[in-house]
Amino acid sequence: MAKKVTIYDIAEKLNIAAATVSRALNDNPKISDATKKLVMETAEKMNYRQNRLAIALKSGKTNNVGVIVPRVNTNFFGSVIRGIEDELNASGYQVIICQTHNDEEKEADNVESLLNSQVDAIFMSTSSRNTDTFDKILKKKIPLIFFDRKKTMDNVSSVTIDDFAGGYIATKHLIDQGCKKIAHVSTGDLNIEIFRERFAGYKQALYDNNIPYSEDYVLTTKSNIEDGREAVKKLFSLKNKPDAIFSASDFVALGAIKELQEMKIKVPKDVAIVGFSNEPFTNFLELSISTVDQFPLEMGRMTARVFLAQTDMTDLDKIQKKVVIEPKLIVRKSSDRRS
Amino acid sequence: MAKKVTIYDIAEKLNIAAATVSRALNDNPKISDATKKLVMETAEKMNYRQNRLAIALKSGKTNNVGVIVPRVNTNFFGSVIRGIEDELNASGYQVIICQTHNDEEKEADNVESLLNSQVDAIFMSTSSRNTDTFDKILKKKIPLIFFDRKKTMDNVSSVTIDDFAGGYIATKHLIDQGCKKIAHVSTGDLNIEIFRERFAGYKQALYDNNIPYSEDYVLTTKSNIEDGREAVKKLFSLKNKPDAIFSASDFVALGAIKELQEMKIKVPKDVAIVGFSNEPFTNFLELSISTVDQFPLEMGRMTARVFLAQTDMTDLDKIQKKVVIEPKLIVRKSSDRRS
DNA sequence: CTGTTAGCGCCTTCAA
DNA sequence: TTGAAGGCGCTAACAG
Repeated sequence: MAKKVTIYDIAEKLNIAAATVSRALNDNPKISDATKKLVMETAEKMNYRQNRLAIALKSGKTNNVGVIVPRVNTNFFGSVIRGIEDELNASGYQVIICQTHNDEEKEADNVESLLNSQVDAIFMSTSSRNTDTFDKILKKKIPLIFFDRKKTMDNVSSVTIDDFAGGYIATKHLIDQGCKKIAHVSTGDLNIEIFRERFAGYKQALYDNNIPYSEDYVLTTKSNIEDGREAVKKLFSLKNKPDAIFSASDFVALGAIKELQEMKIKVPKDVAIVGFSNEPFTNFLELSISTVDQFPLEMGRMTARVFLAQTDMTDLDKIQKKVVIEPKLIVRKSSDRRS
Repeated sequence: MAKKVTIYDIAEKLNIAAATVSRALNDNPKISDATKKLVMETAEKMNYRQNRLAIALKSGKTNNVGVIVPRVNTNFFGSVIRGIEDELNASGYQVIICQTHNDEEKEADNVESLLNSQVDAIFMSTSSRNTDTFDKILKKKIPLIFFDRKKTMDNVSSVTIDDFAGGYIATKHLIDQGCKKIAHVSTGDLNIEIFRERFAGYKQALYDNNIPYSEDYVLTTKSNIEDGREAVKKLFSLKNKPDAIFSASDFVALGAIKELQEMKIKVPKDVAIVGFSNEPFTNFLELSISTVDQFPLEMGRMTARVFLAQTDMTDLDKIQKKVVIEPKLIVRKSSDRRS
């Protein structure tokens, strides 16, 4: 290990006090320009570098923020993280990444570890059902902000899209295309709020348009292509086959389309499809997929901004903020019957 | 801020010395089981949490590793990061993410910031041409490990794929398909080693198979769909039009295919295409794209392992490791003329 | 304007 | 087996 040069080394060399060096380095107004300049130069010359650890220990503020997501290598979470990093980095914060792999225990471990690291805040898209872990964070008075997969809690800010609206506009669009028998394939757990809300939006759209709701048309799967194929197999073994599918996942939508095509069922003529997330690939396909954009970059930036805003406030002003981004329906070939 | 409970609080409550508490907490063998148990319980009860900052300041080891990439929201880098995180997290490290946006200055800033944070190592896929920044890291005796976009330097380990081989097998495959006039579209800067090597592999394959090399067939673009289209426009305005394209980017390959299709040129019959990276979408398309897999998850894991291995060694053993992962050609429809 | 002192939370000698 | 003291690098309060 290279011997670290500290302010004491500089002080010694210059025959002044360490505190003076510290002040000079921090551009304290009470230091003469002469000493300031001298200190700066010597620091440079000696290859001095401030130790953020010491500052953090002293100040109780690390300028680190922990971000917990299921996985980092998906377009959605990657983009959210990018948004967070872009915004926070500009304010001198660094971002520590943790993955849960959708495992509650792993999530708890991550929280524990981040708290030990004294992060100034934790942003997360949770995979947990119980709230014990969140309580731990709040008990430490560390700001907790949910994005996307939130948990409705007091004193906790969140940044999400309006998933209910997302489900609603997707379903409404299918209805407008003339579909009457609309299936819904949800992903993950209906215990997770966002999926429940998309589902609720779907139901509401049916209700508002006098279309009967049928449990047979609702499936729950994982978010991948193979499960999309399976879902279609199940749905099309029903006596009363659907004429549209609203999927809460673009991957499931893709699998569904592939399976339908193999079954010689025409998309969108016989069955119209809408996915969710606006994954880039949905737009690359010859039969491009209609979907709902969640604005992940924006979501990340917003999450960071909510935190920064909170930080600037006095305790009294620290009210929870529930930021809701309006999702956007993107109509593409898989559901467009006009042409 | 919730008053932090420290080992002193525990010591006070138990009427013992803080040092004893510290030892008990760290399972020091010289502490009686009775006190150990007592301390553990009280710590639990008081909701004590060890402060990693203090430990880091004392020990000079933060257990944080900085990772610098151009962007986090791409499949490739997202997957590398996931690999790194998976592996390091298991060893008690946390990962700090920084993005450069392909900006050298930003990269330098990130390095500076990570060094101030006293990270135990820096992993990066560099966007820089000069090596000043790297020297700073090495001067601090902080392990620096490159992945993917490396810079050949002494005392620096790297984990990459064999980009030369990647270029070679892609080109060789096209030759085997009967192509004689193979264009190469490179992305980014040929100053970046990996692109230069893919290009070199391409040339070598031509040479080994007695196919004349022509500068007209080599273009440099950015890695996106639109530039892929442009590249095709340029290549097909030549008198002597190519019958194959090896692209160093899947996105460029996609753009190329789309443009060719609009020009009524058949892929792969008239023009065979091979991309690079095995982005997920290449496999989703009706006309799936042949490509070269870079095993990003593996790359991330390897990078982490190289670091962990180095850490376990004595100084004398700390030799640089150049890990090279063999890339894999994946033949899909865009270049498969057998069918 | 500058120096002295103390302390952030922990661990690690050195003593007992 | 346990306690006391010092220090990691820095800043802030208190003196001059």
